[in-house]
Amino acid sequence: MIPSYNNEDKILVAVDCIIFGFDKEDLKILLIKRNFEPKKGHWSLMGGFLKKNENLNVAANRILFQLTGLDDIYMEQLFAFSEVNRDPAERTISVAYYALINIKEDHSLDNFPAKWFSVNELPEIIFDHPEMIQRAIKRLRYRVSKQPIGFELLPTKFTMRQLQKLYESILGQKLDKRNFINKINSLDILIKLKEKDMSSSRKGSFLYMFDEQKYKSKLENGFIFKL
Amino acid sequence: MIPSYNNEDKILVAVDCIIFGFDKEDLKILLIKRNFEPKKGHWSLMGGFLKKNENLNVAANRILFQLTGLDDIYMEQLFAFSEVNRDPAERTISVAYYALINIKEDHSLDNFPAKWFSVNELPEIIFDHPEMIQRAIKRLRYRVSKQPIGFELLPTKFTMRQLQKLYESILGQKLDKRNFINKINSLDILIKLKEKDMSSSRKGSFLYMFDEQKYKSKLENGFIFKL
DNA sequence: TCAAAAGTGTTCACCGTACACCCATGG
DNA sequence: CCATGGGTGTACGGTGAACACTTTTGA
Repeated sequence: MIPSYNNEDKILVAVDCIIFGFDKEDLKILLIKRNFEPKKGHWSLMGGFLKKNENLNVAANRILFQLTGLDDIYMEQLFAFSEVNRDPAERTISVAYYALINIKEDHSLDNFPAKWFSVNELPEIIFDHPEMIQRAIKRLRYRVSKQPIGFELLPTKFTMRQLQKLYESILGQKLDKRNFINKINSLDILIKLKEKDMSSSRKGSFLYMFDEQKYKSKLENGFIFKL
Repeated sequence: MIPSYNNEDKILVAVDCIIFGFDKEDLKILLIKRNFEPKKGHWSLMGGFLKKNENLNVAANRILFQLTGLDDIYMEQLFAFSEVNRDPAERTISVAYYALINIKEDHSLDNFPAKWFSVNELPEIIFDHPEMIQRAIKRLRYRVSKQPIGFELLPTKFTMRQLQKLYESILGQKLDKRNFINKINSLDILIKLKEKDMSSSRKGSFLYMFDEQKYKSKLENGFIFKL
């Protein structure tokens, strides 16, 4: 006979996703208008419930896919939120995940009731979702200094200036142009292309790509990413 | 009518605690012999189930208290583990916490089926608990470099050498005596006592205390702990 | 008097930071 | 020809790491 834990409480386990994007100047978050009670019609993170036959990572990816059509996205588990009355409808704990997506290459979100908000101009958001967002930003700030995940938020080809703007918007502070470029170049994990992006200036600025191959082989040789 | 989420799966939510202690030379973890099926009689982290009317922090403290009689302990949520078959008896997700306790001031554990193991000499442990432990050590290493939580693992009065041994055992590497003491002193958050500890040498070594008052007031003035 | 741990400063290399001017181009 | 953003290098101070000898005292 397989033993079981008979007298213990079973609880709803939700997964909520903080989806980050970057658009020219601003770090953004994708929110949806909730289409069910409670709080129907209010802005919310993308969420859903964990099913018996899937783990949290799978659930997070499923929910992200259902609500945006996006797949194969960088995600990381953030934290479990468990205040007893966090959801007024029913006792629910929620494990928050955050994801990084590239807004431009995004299959348009027209079919979804979702909208991008700058992290500096967020609307009112339900439940403890604001706390989740704060924690996600904090984690993201830490993470970008230890891993080259910023590139997840940019198109495949990007300019140094875009990369700098991205880091500035994540870290919430201005960075020195020369120091930033020196640091990035010293990492030696970018490929400088011959192409220029002409959309932002008359001179044009060179495009770069993240060299994942090189990065991985450097990692194997004891390289430590640090920004 | 209060809405609810009728068709969603409800799941058992466990809390498992990685309890760290420090004893002279070694970082240790408290394990118990499980007294129920499955895996009865095997070594396990201290765990229990989340109840409907408590949040995860409360549950973690309750479980720690039930199994050790200890209260008012430093704890931090670590991660949610959710592989579908992680517990063979029944679908369960587990939110891991880690705690720091001072072994010496410990009300003896004689009444509990618990035992301290050096992190370098762990026995076979059930389920995904080894993974939890690895993650806890990693988090602890990070945390001690950003917050003065090492003192949680030491008696109120301790010697510089003890403190250094503690950091060495957490970080898993030897540290230079002079550099370590210089760094600690430059933080200026310890009180040097007139007393000496005579138990470890003929000369005796001065005892110190963590000055929590001073640390907090420094924090308010923008001080950043960094070790 | 000797063994064993405690205590104490300085030097050097490297990294992070501050900082200003010329370039290329489209209008 | 000029306005706009792109691109480039150096100097300085501070921090982290290496390193060896003297002191104390119980046995």
